[in-house]
This record gives sequence, structure tokens and C-alpha cells, in this order.
Amino acid sequence: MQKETQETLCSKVEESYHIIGKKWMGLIIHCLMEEPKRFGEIHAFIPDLSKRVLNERMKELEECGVVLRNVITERPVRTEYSLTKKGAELGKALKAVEAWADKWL
Amino acid sequence: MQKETQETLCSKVEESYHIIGKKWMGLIIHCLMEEPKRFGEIHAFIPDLSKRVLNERMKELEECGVVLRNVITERPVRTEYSLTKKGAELGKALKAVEAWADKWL
DNA sequence: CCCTTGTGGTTACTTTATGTAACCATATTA
DNA sequence: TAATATGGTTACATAAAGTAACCACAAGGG
Repeated sequence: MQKETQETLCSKVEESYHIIGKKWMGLIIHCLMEEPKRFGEIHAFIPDLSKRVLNERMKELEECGVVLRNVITERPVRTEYSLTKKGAELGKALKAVEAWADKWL
Repeated sequence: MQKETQETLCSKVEESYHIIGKKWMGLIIHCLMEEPKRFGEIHAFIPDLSKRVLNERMKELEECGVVLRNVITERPVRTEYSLTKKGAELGKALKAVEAWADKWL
């Protein structure tokens, strides 16, 4: 028998876990916190993350407004990714998780 | 050319994102924050999460000390999952993410 | 002119993770 | 005797991620 107080899931909460619950998302946001970075720099920072998936993640982060993509039209073309305000605040929230990690892991 | 300040990834940070970066992890911890719950209750709370994966996630959470499994030897056998101290503190950290979600999503 | 370099991708294919539905063991109840 | 309830487990299908080769572009060297 279920409890009477049938809790229900807040869609915002659900959506946030859908974002940070994807593989590599946390680390990507973490590595953009200090300063904007180029594609290759992120890739160098997280070597186990393939270019294919990194590109996919960056598109997702751009689409949900966490990251801004700035294509620099020099040659060779460079792309710089930076956190938006929204993204920077997500990064700050994730610092709580990192503090937990530092204490417990 | 890479920057001189070659940042390197803290393994604790990496590990924490390896935990919360798995599908459903955040929601499972979220739903255990109020009170301990049984297998079926978690499953009812997150209907799209299959029993197969839920069971797998609970084993992982138990193994990394975030969750405690308590098998109640009544019939039918019931299993109650509760957050450990470590898990409760992770939950508190995740509240920062949920607050972000509430503001930005 | 052709060849190599560096960037940020993309492609085709393999491997891993997750979803799905059926099944199981146990005891209680109808 | 059959159905119910719990917390799983199993075999198989689909989706996500890993891997390595490739591409476009211009710059620079020979």
C-alpha cells in the first residue's frame, strides 16, 4: 500500500538532474569555471572524454543557456566556450558537491 | 600550444561527478532526502526508472556509502533504503543545484 | 606547387549502458 | 488452488558513448 502523501516530482528538479546527470557534464562545467576555454583545452583537461561526445555536450550546454560559444574567425578557426550567468551560478552550486567530495571521498 | 598553468583534475572531484553524473542518481538521492523509502516507493516516485537500473543504482550507492540497505524479514520481504550521514550531506549539496534549477529553469 | 601542421569538428563502426517485458521466490490472502 | 505483493533477476532490444579515421580550412615550408 502506498503512503497517502504521494510526493510528486518537481519538473525543474527533474530537468536539472537531467542536465547534470549526463556523463561528463559536471566536469565540463567545472573546467569552465576558472575561465573560458577552447575546445581543445577542454579536451586536454578531460582526456577520457572523446571529441565526439564533447562536441555533443557543448551543443547541449549551449542550447540550455549554460554555455556561450564564440567562434573566433582567425585561421585556424578557434572556438571559445564560456559560462553564461546561468552557467556560472550552476557552477557555484556544483561547488557544494565538490566540497562534499573533498570531505567524504 | 597549451597554457603553462596546466590545470589538473582532482580525483575527488572527478569521483563525485562520476557518482552524480550517472543517470537517475540525483533523483534517487533527492527522493531519499525526506525519509527512508522502500524499493517500490522509490520506483513509484521515479516511474521512468526501471527496476533493473534502480536496483543497480542502489547497489552502487550502497557500495560508495551513500545509502544503507535494510532488509526487513517480514513477508513479503521489504527493503528499506536510507541515506547515511555521507549521503545526507550529499543531498544537502544537491539542494544548491535544485535551488539553481528553481531560479533558472 | 605540394606537403605538413593545427584547429574544431564529423563520420562509420564497436562497445557499453539503459529500457522493456517476462519471470522468480517467498509467504499471505481469497 | 490461484491470485497478490514484494524486491528482485533474466534475456533481449535500443540508445548512448568510445574509437579511430577522416574533413575543411588556411598558414607555412620546401
